[in-house]
Amino acid sequence: MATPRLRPHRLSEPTIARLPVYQRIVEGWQRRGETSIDSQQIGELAGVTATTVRRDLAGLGSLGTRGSGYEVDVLKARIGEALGHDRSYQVVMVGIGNLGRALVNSSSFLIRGAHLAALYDADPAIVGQEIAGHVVRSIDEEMVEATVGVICVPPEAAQAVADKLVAANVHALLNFAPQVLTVPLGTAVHYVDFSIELQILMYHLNNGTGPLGGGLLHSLGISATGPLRPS
Amino acid sequence: MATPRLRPHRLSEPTIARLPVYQRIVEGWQRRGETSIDSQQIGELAGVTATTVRRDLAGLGSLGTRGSGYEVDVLKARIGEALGHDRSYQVVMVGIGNLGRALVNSSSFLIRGAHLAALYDADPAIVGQEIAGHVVRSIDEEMVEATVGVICVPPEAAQAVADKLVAANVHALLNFAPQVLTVPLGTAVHYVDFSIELQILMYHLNNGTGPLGGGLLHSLGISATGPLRPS
DNA sequence: GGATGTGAAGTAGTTCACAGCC
DNA sequence: GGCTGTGAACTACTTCACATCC
Repeated sequence: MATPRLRPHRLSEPTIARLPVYQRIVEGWQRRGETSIDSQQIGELAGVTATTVRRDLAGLGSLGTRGSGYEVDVLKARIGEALGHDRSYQVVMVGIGNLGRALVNSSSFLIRGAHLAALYDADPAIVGQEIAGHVVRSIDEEMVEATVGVICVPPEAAQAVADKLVAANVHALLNFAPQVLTVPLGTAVHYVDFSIELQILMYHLNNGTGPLGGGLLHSLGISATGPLRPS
Repeated sequence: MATPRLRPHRLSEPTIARLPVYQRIVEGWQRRGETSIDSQQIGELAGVTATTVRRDLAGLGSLGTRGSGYEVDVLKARIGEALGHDRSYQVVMVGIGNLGRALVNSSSFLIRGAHLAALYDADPAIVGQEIAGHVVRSIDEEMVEATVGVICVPPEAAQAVADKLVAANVHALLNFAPQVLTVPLGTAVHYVDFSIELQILMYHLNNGTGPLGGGLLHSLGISATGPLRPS
Protein backbone atom coordinates (compact mmCIF):
# COMPACT_ATOMS: atom_id res chain seq x y z
CA MET A 1 0.00 0.00 0.00
CA ALA A 2 2.39 2.57 1.30
CA THR A 3 2.95 5.07 -1.44
CA PRO A 4 6.65 5.67 -1.94
CA ARG A 5 6.25 9.34 -1.04
CA LEU A 6 8.60 10.82 -3.54
CA ARG A 7 7.98 14.36 -2.45
CA PRO A 8 9.64 15.07 0.89
CA HIS A 9 6.39 16.04 2.57
CA ARG A 10 5.24 18.97 0.55
CA LEU A 11 6.46 22.30 1.77
CA SER A 12 4.41 24.74 3.75
CA GLU A 13 3.21 27.89 2.10
CA PRO A 14 5.45 30.24 4.09
CA THR A 15 8.42 28.03 3.30
CA ILE A 16 7.69 28.15 -0.41
CA ALA A 17 7.51 31.93 -0.27
CA ARG A 18 10.89 32.10 1.43
CA LEU A 19 12.75 29.79 -0.93
CA PRO A 20 13.06 32.36 -3.71
CA VAL A 21 14.56 34.77 -1.21
CA TYR A 22 17.08 32.22 -0.01
CA GLN A 23 17.99 31.47 -3.55
CA ARG A 24 18.62 35.09 -4.33
CA ILE A 25 20.91 35.25 -1.33
CA VAL A 26 22.74 32.11 -2.28
CA GLU A 27 23.29 33.39 -5.79
CA GLY A 28 24.71 36.60 -4.45
CA TRP A 29 27.08 34.59 -2.28
CA GLN A 30 28.05 32.52 -5.26
CA ARG A 31 28.77 35.58 -7.38
CA ARG A 32 31.05 36.84 -4.69
CA GLY A 33 32.98 33.63 -4.93
CA GLU A 34 31.89 32.13 -1.64
CA THR A 35 31.56 28.39 -1.61
CA SER A 36 29.60 27.79 1.56
CA ILE A 37 27.06 29.54 3.73
CA ASP A 38 25.34 28.76 7.01
CA SER A 39 21.80 29.14 8.27
CA GLN A 40 22.76 32.09 10.44
CA GLN A 41 24.03 34.08 7.49
CA ILE A 42 21.08 33.23 5.28
CA GLY A 43 18.72 34.14 8.07
CA GLU A 44 20.28 37.52 8.61
CA LEU A 45 20.08 38.39 4.95
CA ALA A 46 16.56 37.08 4.61
CA GLY A 47 15.26 38.57 7.81
CA VAL A 48 14.26 35.32 9.46
CA THR A 49 15.77 33.22 12.23
CA ALA A 50 18.44 30.65 11.57
CA THR A 51 16.09 27.97 12.86
CA THR A 52 13.49 28.85 10.30
CA VAL A 53 16.07 28.64 7.57
CA ARG A 54 17.18 25.22 8.74
CA ARG A 55 13.63 23.92 8.91
CA ASP A 56 12.84 25.25 5.50
CA LEU A 57 15.93 23.74 3.96
CA ALA A 58 15.50 20.46 5.79
CA GLY A 59 12.26 20.14 3.86
CA LEU A 60 14.30 19.86 0.69
CA GLY A 61 16.27 16.94 1.98
CA SER A 62 19.35 16.76 4.06
CA LEU A 63 21.74 19.00 2.22
CA GLY A 64 23.79 20.69 4.85
CA THR A 65 26.96 19.55 6.51
CA ARG A 66 27.00 19.63 10.28
CA GLY A 67 29.72 21.84 11.53
CA SER A 68 30.22 23.79 8.34
CA GLY A 69 26.89 24.78 6.82
CA TYR A 70 25.57 24.47 3.31
CA GLU A 71 27.42 24.25 0.07
CA VAL A 72 26.41 27.16 -2.13
CA ASP A 73 26.19 25.15 -5.34
CA VAL A 74 24.16 22.38 -3.80
CA LEU A 75 21.73 24.81 -2.21
CA LYS A 76 21.19 26.73 -5.37
CA ALA A 77 20.60 23.60 -7.39
CA ARG A 78 18.25 22.03 -4.88
CA ILE A 79 16.15 25.14 -4.32
CA GLY A 80 15.92 25.70 -8.06
CA GLU A 81 14.80 22.15 -8.47
CA ALA A 82 12.16 22.47 -5.77
CA LEU A 83 10.78 25.60 -7.35
CA GLY A 84 10.82 24.04 -10.80
CA HIS A 85 13.32 26.42 -12.29
CA ASP A 86 14.56 23.77 -14.63
CA ARG A 87 11.28 23.70 -16.47
CA SER A 88 9.98 26.38 -18.69
CA TYR A 89 6.61 28.13 -18.45
CA GLN A 90 4.58 30.06 -20.92
CA VAL A 91 3.09 33.22 -19.50
CA VAL A 92 0.32 35.21 -21.13
CA MET A 93 -0.36 38.70 -20.02
CA VAL A 94 -3.72 40.36 -20.37
CA GLY A 95 -3.99 44.12 -20.07
CA ILE A 96 -1.09 46.04 -21.52
CA GLY A 97 -1.56 49.37 -19.79
CA ASN A 98 1.12 51.15 -17.83
CA LEU A 99 1.51 48.36 -15.35
CA GLY A 100 1.46 45.54 -17.88
CA ARG A 101 4.10 47.27 -19.92
CA ALA A 102 6.23 47.90 -16.86
CA LEU A 103 6.05 44.25 -15.94
CA VAL A 104 6.98 42.78 -19.30
CA ASN A 105 9.84 45.21 -19.61
CA SER A 106 11.09 44.51 -16.12
CA SER A 107 14.23 42.47 -15.87
CA SER A 108 13.14 40.87 -12.64
CA PHE A 109 9.65 39.71 -13.44
CA LEU A 110 9.88 37.01 -16.07
CA ILE A 111 12.77 34.96 -14.80
CA ARG A 112 13.46 31.39 -13.74
CA GLY A 113 11.85 29.55 -16.60
CA ALA A 114 9.02 31.98 -17.21
CA HIS A 115 8.68 32.96 -20.85
CA LEU A 116 6.34 35.45 -22.36
CA ALA A 117 4.00 33.68 -24.75
CA ALA A 118 1.62 36.46 -25.75
CA LEU A 119 0.15 39.81 -24.81
CA TYR A 120 -3.55 40.67 -25.00
CA ASP A 121 -5.52 43.84 -24.64
CA ALA A 122 -9.01 45.08 -25.36
CA ASP A 123 -8.06 48.60 -26.45
CA PRO A 124 -7.81 48.89 -30.26
CA ALA A 125 -5.20 51.59 -29.78
CA ILE A 126 -2.95 49.12 -28.01
CA VAL A 127 -3.72 46.00 -30.04
CA GLY A 128 -1.16 45.71 -32.81
CA GLN A 129 1.59 47.57 -31.00
CA GLU A 130 4.83 45.74 -30.57
CA ILE A 131 5.94 45.49 -26.97
CA ALA A 132 8.82 43.47 -25.60
CA GLY A 133 9.10 41.68 -28.91
CA HIS A 134 5.46 40.68 -29.06
CA VAL A 135 2.63 42.13 -31.08
CA VAL A 136 -0.28 42.78 -28.74
CA ARG A 137 -3.27 40.67 -29.71
CA SER A 138 -6.92 41.40 -29.26
CA ILE A 139 -8.57 39.83 -26.27
CA ASP A 140 -11.19 38.51 -28.70
CA GLU A 141 -8.66 36.34 -30.47
CA GLU A 142 -8.27 32.78 -29.39
CA MET A 143 -5.82 32.39 -26.57
CA VAL A 144 -2.49 30.66 -27.01
CA GLU A 145 -1.56 27.78 -24.79
CA ALA A 146 0.04 28.83 -21.54
CA THR A 147 0.57 27.80 -17.97
CA VAL A 148 0.27 31.11 -16.20
CA GLY A 149 -1.95 34.09 -16.89
CA VAL A 150 -1.15 37.56 -15.59
CA ILE A 151 -4.10 39.92 -15.24
CA CYS A 152 -3.39 43.65 -15.41
CA VAL A 153 -6.77 44.98 -16.46
CA PRO A 154 -9.10 47.33 -14.59
CA PRO A 155 -11.00 45.61 -11.76
CA GLU A 156 -14.33 45.59 -13.61
CA ALA A 157 -12.80 43.53 -16.40
CA ALA A 158 -10.78 41.16 -14.25
CA GLN A 159 -13.40 38.47 -13.69
CA ALA A 160 -14.23 38.21 -17.40
CA VAL A 161 -10.55 37.91 -18.22
CA ALA A 162 -10.09 35.25 -15.57
CA ASP A 163 -13.00 33.29 -17.02
CA LYS A 164 -11.47 33.52 -20.46
CA LEU A 165 -8.11 32.32 -19.19
CA VAL A 166 -9.63 29.42 -17.34
CA ALA A 167 -11.64 28.47 -20.43
CA ALA A 168 -8.36 28.46 -22.34
CA ASN A 169 -6.96 26.02 -19.81
CA VAL A 170 -4.78 28.44 -17.91
CA HIS A 171 -5.02 27.33 -14.33
CA ALA A 172 -2.59 29.59 -12.57
CA LEU A 173 -3.41 33.27 -12.42
CA LEU A 174 -1.54 36.24 -11.06
CA ASN A 175 -4.00 39.03 -10.53
CA PHE A 176 -2.89 42.64 -10.22
CA ALA A 177 -6.41 44.01 -10.37
CA PRO A 178 -7.91 45.01 -7.02
CA GLN A 179 -10.67 42.50 -7.41
CA VAL A 180 -11.30 39.11 -5.91
CA LEU A 181 -11.76 36.45 -8.55
CA THR A 182 -13.96 33.40 -8.57
CA VAL A 183 -12.38 30.45 -10.29
CA PRO A 184 -13.16 26.75 -10.44
CA LEU A 185 -11.52 24.37 -8.04
CA GLY A 186 -8.13 23.42 -9.33
CA THR A 187 -7.20 26.90 -10.48
CA ALA A 188 -4.75 28.90 -8.39
CA VAL A 189 -5.00 32.64 -8.02
CA HIS A 190 -2.44 34.87 -6.43
CA TYR A 191 -3.15 38.47 -5.72
CA VAL A 192 -0.83 41.42 -5.81
CA ASP A 193 -2.55 44.49 -4.51
CA PHE A 194 -0.39 47.55 -4.02
CA SER A 195 -2.96 49.66 -2.33
CA ILE A 196 -3.59 47.03 0.32
CA GLU A 197 0.09 47.06 1.12
CA LEU A 198 -0.01 50.79 1.56
CA GLN A 199 -3.05 50.52 3.76
CA ILE A 200 -1.41 47.97 6.02
CA LEU A 201 1.57 50.25 6.39
CA MET A 202 -0.74 53.13 7.28
CA TYR A 203 -2.56 51.03 9.83
CA HIS A 204 0.68 50.34 11.63
CA LEU A 205 1.71 53.96 11.49
CA ASN A 206 -1.54 54.98 13.11
CA ASN A 207 -1.36 52.37 15.76
CA GLY A 208 2.19 52.90 16.73
CA THR A 209 3.27 49.40 17.20
CA GLY A 210 3.00 46.67 14.64
CA PRO A 211 5.32 44.02 13.41
CA LEU A 212 7.69 46.85 12.74
CA GLY A 213 10.89 45.35 13.81
CA GLY A 214 14.24 46.63 12.83
CA GLY A 215 14.32 44.33 10.07
CA LEU A 216 14.30 42.53 6.96
CA LEU A 217 11.93 40.53 4.98
CA HIS A 218 9.30 38.19 6.18
CA SER A 219 8.02 37.01 2.88
CA LEU A 220 6.14 38.91 0.28
CA GLY A 221 3.79 41.62 1.01
CA ILE A 222 3.86 40.51 4.53
CA SER A 223 5.85 42.55 6.90
CA ALA A 224 9.18 43.49 8.22
CA THR A 225 10.86 41.46 10.88
CA GLY A 226 9.36 38.79 13.00
CA PRO A 227 8.16 39.64 16.44
CA LEU A 228 9.92 42.41 18.25
CA ARG A 229 13.01 41.22 19.94
CA PRO A 230 12.61 41.79 23.64
CA SER A 231 16.23 42.69 24.25
CA MET B 1 -1.19 51.74 36.41
CA ALA B 2 -3.45 49.89 34.08
CA THR B 3 -3.33 51.66 30.75
CA PRO B 4 -6.84 52.45 29.57
CA ARG B 5 -6.43 50.24 26.51
CA LEU B 6 -8.21 52.39 24.00
CA ARG B 7 -7.54 50.09 21.09
CA PRO B 8 -9.78 47.05 21.10
CA HIS B 9 -6.94 44.59 21.30
CA ARG B 10 -4.92 45.37 18.26
CA LEU B 11 -5.81 43.40 15.20
CA SER B 12 -3.88 40.44 13.89
CA GLU B 13 -1.83 40.86 10.75
CA PRO B 14 -4.05 38.66 8.57
CA THR B 15 -7.09 40.54 9.79
CA ILE B 16 -5.55 43.88 8.86
CA ALA B 17 -4.80 42.58 5.40
CA ARG B 18 -8.39 41.49 4.92
CA LEU B 19 -10.02 44.71 6.05
CA PRO B 20 -9.29 46.60 2.84
CA VAL B 21 -10.89 43.77 0.91
CA TYR B 22 -13.98 43.84 3.06
CA GLN B 23 -14.20 47.54 2.62
CA ARG B 24 -14.02 47.27 -1.14
CA ILE B 25 -16.87 44.79 -1.01
CA VAL B 26 -18.95 46.94 1.28
CA GLU B 27 -18.46 49.94 -0.97
CA GLY B 28 -19.61 47.95 -3.96
CA TRP B 29 -22.70 46.89 -2.03
CA GLN B 30 -23.31 50.49 -1.09
CA ARG B 31 -23.01 51.68 -4.67
CA ARG B 32 -25.61 49.15 -5.66
CA GLY B 33 -27.95 50.67 -3.13
CA GLU B 34 -27.88 47.85 -0.61
CA THR B 35 -28.19 48.89 2.98
CA SER B 36 -27.12 45.79 4.81
CA ILE B 37 -24.86 42.78 4.29
CA ASP B 38 -24.08 39.65 6.28
CA SER B 39 -20.90 37.78 7.05
CA GLN B 40 -21.81 35.01 4.65
CA GLN B 41 -22.02 37.39 1.71
CA ILE B 42 -18.85 39.24 2.60
CA GLY B 43 -17.06 35.94 3.01
CA GLU B 44 -18.12 34.67 -0.38
CA LEU B 45 -16.96 37.82 -2.10
CA ALA B 46 -13.72 37.96 -0.16
CA GLY B 47 -12.93 34.27 -0.43
CA VAL B 48 -12.89 33.54 3.25
CA THR B 49 -15.29 31.82 5.62
CA ALA B 50 -18.14 33.65 7.28
CA THR B 51 -16.62 32.86 10.65
CA THR B 52 -13.39 34.56 9.73
CA VAL B 53 -15.30 37.62 8.63
CA ARG B 54 -17.19 37.74 11.89
CA ARG B 55 -14.07 37.38 13.94
CA ASP B 56 -12.29 40.07 11.99
CA LEU B 57 -15.18 42.47 12.31
CA ALA B 58 -15.72 41.68 15.97
CA GLY B 59 -12.23 43.04 16.48
CA LEU B 60 -13.54 46.46 15.46
CA GLY B 61 -16.22 46.44 18.09
CA SER B 62 -19.66 45.02 18.12
CA LEU B 63 -21.17 46.49 15.00
CA GLY B 64 -23.47 43.86 13.63
CA THR B 65 -27.07 43.17 14.42
CA ARG B 66 -27.92 39.60 15.34
CA GLY B 67 -30.45 38.22 12.98
CA SER B 68 -29.88 40.68 10.20
CA GLY B 69 -26.19 41.29 9.62
CA TYR B 70 -24.18 44.46 9.28
CA GLU B 71 -25.29 47.89 8.23
CA VAL B 72 -23.33 48.91 5.16
CA ASP B 73 -22.74 52.50 6.24
CA VAL B 74 -21.59 51.54 9.69
CA LEU B 75 -19.21 48.93 8.39
CA LYS B 76 -17.65 51.21 5.85
CA ALA B 77 -17.16 53.95 8.40
CA ARG B 78 -15.73 51.67 11.05
CA ILE B 79 -13.31 49.87 8.74
CA GLY B 80 -12.17 53.17 7.28
CA GLU B 81 -11.58 54.45 10.76
CA ALA B 82 -9.61 51.37 11.78
CA LEU B 83 -7.40 51.69 8.71
CA GLY B 84 -6.92 55.39 9.27
CA HIS B 85 -8.58 56.49 6.06
CA ASP B 86 -9.68 59.71 7.63
CA ARG B 87 -6.10 60.89 7.96
CA SER B 88 -3.90 61.92 5.15
CA TYR B 89 -0.43 60.61 4.30
CA GLN B 90 2.38 61.99 2.28
CA VAL B 91 4.02 59.45 0.02
CA VAL B 92 7.38 59.89 -1.64
CA MET B 93 8.36 57.67 -4.48
CA VAL B 94 11.93 56.91 -5.38
CA GLY B 95 12.74 55.42 -8.76
CA ILE B 96 10.61 56.68 -11.59
CA GLY B 97 11.21 53.97 -14.13
CA ASN B 98 8.48 52.03 -15.88
CA LEU B 99 7.09 50.63 -12.68
CA GLY B 100 7.24 53.85 -10.71
CA ARG B 101 5.45 55.68 -13.47
CA ALA B 102 2.82 52.98 -13.73
CA LEU B 103 2.19 53.20 -10.01
CA VAL B 104 1.82 56.95 -9.72
CA ASN B 105 -0.47 56.97 -12.72
CA SER B 106 -2.58 54.13 -11.43
CA SER B 107 -5.99 55.06 -10.15
CA SER B 108 -5.94 52.34 -7.55
CA PHE B 109 -2.58 52.87 -5.89
CA LEU B 110 -2.65 56.19 -4.12
CA ILE B 111 -6.06 56.11 -2.50
CA ARG B 112 -7.54 56.38 0.98
CA GLY B 113 -5.65 59.33 2.31
CA ALA B 114 -2.40 58.67 0.49
CA HIS B 115 -1.09 61.71 -1.34
CA LEU B 116 1.92 61.98 -3.54
CA ALA B 117 4.41 64.37 -2.02
CA ALA B 118 7.37 64.06 -4.36
CA LEU B 119 9.13 61.91 -6.92
CA TYR B 120 12.86 61.19 -6.95
CA ASP B 121 15.19 59.55 -9.40
CA ALA B 122 18.90 59.26 -9.98
CA ASP B 123 18.82 59.35 -13.77
CA PRO B 124 19.48 62.87 -15.12
CA ALA B 125 17.30 62.02 -18.10
CA ILE B 126 14.34 61.50 -15.81
CA VAL B 127 15.01 64.25 -13.27
CA GLY B 128 13.13 67.36 -14.31
CA GLN B 129 10.39 65.53 -16.19
CA GLU B 130 6.88 66.24 -15.07
CA ILE B 131 4.98 63.12 -14.10
CA ALA B 132 1.57 62.95 -12.48
CA GLY B 133 1.75 66.63 -11.77
CA HIS B 134 5.12 66.51 -10.08
CA VAL B 135 8.53 67.45 -11.34
CA VAL B 136 10.91 64.59 -10.67
CA ARG B 137 13.65 65.66 -8.29
CA SER B 138 17.16 64.40 -8.05
CA ILE B 139 17.84 61.82 -5.39
CA ASP B 140 20.67 64.07 -4.24
CA GLU B 141 18.28 66.81 -3.23
CA GLU B 142 17.08 66.97 0.30
CA MET B 143 14.04 64.85 0.90
CA VAL B 144 10.66 66.34 1.65
CA GLU B 145 8.79 65.30 4.75
CA ALA B 146 6.68 62.20 4.28
CA THR B 147 5.20 59.26 6.09
CA VAL B 148 5.65 56.53 3.52
CA GLY B 149 8.41 55.89 1.02
CA VAL B 150 7.93 53.74 -2.05
CA ILE B 151 11.07 52.20 -3.49
CA CYS B 152 11.04 51.32 -7.19
CA VAL B 153 14.73 51.33 -7.97
CA PRO B 154 16.94 48.46 -9.16
CA PRO B 155 17.85 46.04 -6.37
CA GLU B 156 21.46 47.22 -6.10
CA ALA B 157 20.28 50.71 -5.26
CA ALA B 158 17.48 49.77 -2.90
CA GLN B 159 19.42 49.66 0.34
CA ALA B 160 21.01 53.06 -0.22
CA VAL B 161 17.61 54.53 -0.99
CA ALA B 162 16.15 52.95 2.12
CA ASP B 163 18.94 54.43 4.22
CA LYS B 164 18.29 57.83 2.74
CA LEU B 165 14.58 57.57 3.45
CA VAL B 166 15.15 56.48 7.02
CA ALA B 167 17.61 59.32 7.52
CA ALA B 168 14.88 61.65 6.28
CA ASN B 169 12.58 60.30 8.94
CA VAL B 170 10.44 58.14 6.70
CA HIS B 171 9.68 55.08 8.76
CA ALA B 172 7.32 53.13 6.57
CA LEU B 173 8.69 51.71 3.35
CA LEU B 174 7.07 49.84 0.52
CA ASN B 175 9.78 48.08 -1.42
CA PHE B 176 9.23 46.86 -4.96
CA ALA B 177 12.88 45.98 -5.50
CA PRO B 178 13.71 42.29 -5.21
CA GLN B 179 16.05 42.97 -2.35
CA VAL B 180 15.76 42.50 1.37
CA LEU B 181 16.37 45.72 3.26
CA THR B 182 17.99 46.31 6.60
CA VAL B 183 16.39 49.10 8.54
CA PRO B 184 16.55 50.25 12.14
CA LEU B 185 14.06 49.01 14.66
CA GLY B 186 10.94 51.07 14.45
CA THR B 187 10.86 51.24 10.67
CA ALA B 188 8.37 49.07 8.81
CA VAL B 189 9.13 47.53 5.46
CA HIS B 190 6.67 45.78 3.23
CA TYR B 191 7.79 43.88 0.21
CA VAL B 192 6.06 43.44 -3.09
CA ASP B 193 7.91 40.98 -5.22
CA PHE B 194 6.25 39.96 -8.45
CA SER B 195 8.68 37.29 -9.41
CA ILE B 196 8.26 35.52 -6.08
CA GLU B 197 4.54 35.35 -6.71
CA LEU B 198 5.17 33.79 -10.07
CA GLN B 199 7.56 31.31 -8.55
CA ILE B 200 5.05 30.26 -5.93
CA LEU B 201 2.49 29.69 -8.63
CA MET B 202 4.98 27.60 -10.57
CA TYR B 203 5.82 25.54 -7.52
CA HIS B 204 2.19 24.60 -7.13
CA LEU B 205 1.84 23.80 -10.79
CA ASN B 206 4.75 21.42 -10.59
CA ASN B 207 3.56 19.77 -7.48
CA GLY B 208 0.03 19.27 -8.52
CA THR B 209 -1.71 20.10 -5.36
CA GLY B 210 -1.33 23.26 -3.41
CA PRO B 211 -3.70 25.60 -1.78
CA LEU B 212 -5.37 25.74 -5.14
CA GLY B 213 -8.94 25.78 -4.18
CA GLY B 214 -11.69 26.93 -6.37
CA GLY B 215 -11.36 30.19 -4.91
CA LEU B 216 -11.02 33.64 -4.09
CA LEU B 217 -8.68 35.72 -2.19
CA HIS B 218 -6.74 34.90 0.86
CA SER B 219 -5.01 38.15 1.37
CA LEU B 220 -2.34 39.69 -0.70
CA GLY B 221 0.18 37.78 -2.51
CA ILE B 222 -0.81 34.82 -0.53
CA SER B 223 -2.90 32.30 -2.26
CA ALA B 224 -6.25 31.29 -3.45
CA THR B 225 -8.72 29.55 -1.24
CA GLY B 226 -8.10 28.08 2.12
CA PRO B 227 -7.49 24.38 2.45
CA LEU B 228 -9.13 22.13 -0.07
CA ARG B 229 -12.66 21.34 0.88
CA PRO B 230 -12.96 17.62 1.39
CA SER B 231 -16.42 17.37 -0.04
C1' DG C 1 34.12 22.97 18.35
C1' DG C 2 30.50 24.13 15.37
C1' DA C 3 26.50 23.87 12.63
C1' DT C 4 22.75 20.83 11.07
C1' DG C 5 18.35 18.54 11.73
C1' DT C 6 14.43 17.69 14.67
C1' DG C 7 11.37 16.30 18.72
C1' DA C 8 8.86 19.12 21.90
C1' DA C 9 6.91 23.40 23.38
C1' DG C 10 4.95 27.56 22.33
C1' DT C 11 2.27 30.88 19.65
C1' DA C 12 -0.86 32.46 16.17
C1' DG C 13 -4.70 31.91 13.32
C1' DT C 14 -8.73 29.43 11.73
C1' DT C 15 -12.83 26.67 12.23
C1' DC C 16 -16.43 24.53 14.96
C1' DA C 17 -20.38 24.83 17.48
C1' DC C 18 -23.49 27.17 20.03
C1' DA C 19 -25.25 30.68 23.31
C1' DG C 20 -27.25 35.20 22.88
C1' DC C 21 -29.92 38.65 20.87
C1' DC C 22 -32.91 40.74 17.31
C1' DG D 1 -36.02 31.90 12.50
C1' DG D 2 -31.66 34.02 11.46
C1' DC D 3 -27.25 35.87 12.16
C1' DT D 4 -23.85 37.73 15.32
C1' DG D 5 -20.20 37.10 18.65
C1' DT D 6 -17.22 33.96 21.08
C1' DG D 7 -15.33 29.97 24.13
C1' DA D 8 -13.21 25.75 22.86
C1' DA D 9 -10.94 22.69 19.62
C1' DC D 10 -8.02 22.38 16.06
C1' DT D 11 -4.45 23.29 12.73
C1' DA D 12 -0.38 25.64 11.12
C1' DC D 13 3.82 27.76 11.82
C1' DT D 14 7.66 29.21 14.60
C1' DT D 15 10.99 28.88 18.24
C1' DC D 16 13.52 26.38 21.75
C1' DA D 17 16.74 23.19 23.02
C1' DC D 18 19.51 19.54 22.17
C1' DA D 19 21.12 15.13 20.19
C1' DT D 20 23.78 14.20 16.13
C1' DC D 21 27.31 14.22 13.01
C1' DC D 22 31.33 16.43 10.47
